[in-house]
Amino acid sequence: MTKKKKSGKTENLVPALRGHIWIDGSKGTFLGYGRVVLLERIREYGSITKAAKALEISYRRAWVLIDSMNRQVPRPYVVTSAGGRRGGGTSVTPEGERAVALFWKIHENLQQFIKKQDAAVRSLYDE
Amino acid sequence: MTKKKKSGKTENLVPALRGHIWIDGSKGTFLGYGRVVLLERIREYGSITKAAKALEISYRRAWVLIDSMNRQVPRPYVVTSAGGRRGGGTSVTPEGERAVALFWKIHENLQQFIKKQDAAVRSLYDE
DNA sequence: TAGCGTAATATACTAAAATGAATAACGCAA
DNA sequence: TTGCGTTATTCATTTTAGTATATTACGCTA
Repeated sequence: MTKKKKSGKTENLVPALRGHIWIDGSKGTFLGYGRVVLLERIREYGSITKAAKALEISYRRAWVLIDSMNRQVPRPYVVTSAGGRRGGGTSVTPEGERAVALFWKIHENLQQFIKKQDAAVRSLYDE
Repeated sequence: MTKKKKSGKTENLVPALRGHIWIDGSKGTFLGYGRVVLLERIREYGSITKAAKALEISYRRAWVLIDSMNRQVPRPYVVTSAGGRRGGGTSVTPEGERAVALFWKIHENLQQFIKKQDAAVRSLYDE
């Protein structure tokens, strides 16, 4: 994802410090990078089926991710409907959008954090 | 307002922000929480076999973790010997110790980071 | 030389996670 | 009423990570 060429900004040096963040609920993780990207695809396509295809994961996988998320959150992050004019669909709720926005914000902060700490890591490996 | 609880120290509130860090090399991850704990057990016991038992992982798993680490690092983090008075053994090199110390330092910083960011997460879920 | 406790390695098995395919329910429209 | 595209759900299969077990090499000691 952070794969840059020769521009000089985000070099892909190795070794490199990496990091992840996610949010745990009482029944396990309910929000992380994968789910957030999935939410954005659902927003884009209005459909779990199409979002799953775009991300090259199975419908079932997408559904499980969404279900485990929706069931741990006070108010659902996506709402679904089956049947109707276009067969049904799925949309992201305002609560979901807030969560997505917050996740990206923290994610961004984490990248800053890692960038800082990475200096110490790199100093381990060059003289 | 933030939720108030009855005990005082490390509350296990949910939802809770979590995070991990690790170091990637050209052939994948070579240092993370698991390997660092393993290094510490090797230091403690002087043996991969015993360290693996203490961590309740298979010898093979421990060996693979160590090997993938050692082979991506300029100078090995552990050195092994087979045969001899006590059958052989494994010890952590100064380079390994430095890496362990640095990892824990960054890990600690990450905990501080998460603690700060977690406030924003929590505010998503209480009124 | 035989015995020991270890590292190193190969192979077969196990368990968990994800996939793929099939099916039913849904609700609108023609 | 039939067709359509979606969600929801089940089940068999595949993939993958890890375990369990066995074997060999090693080097010291008795």
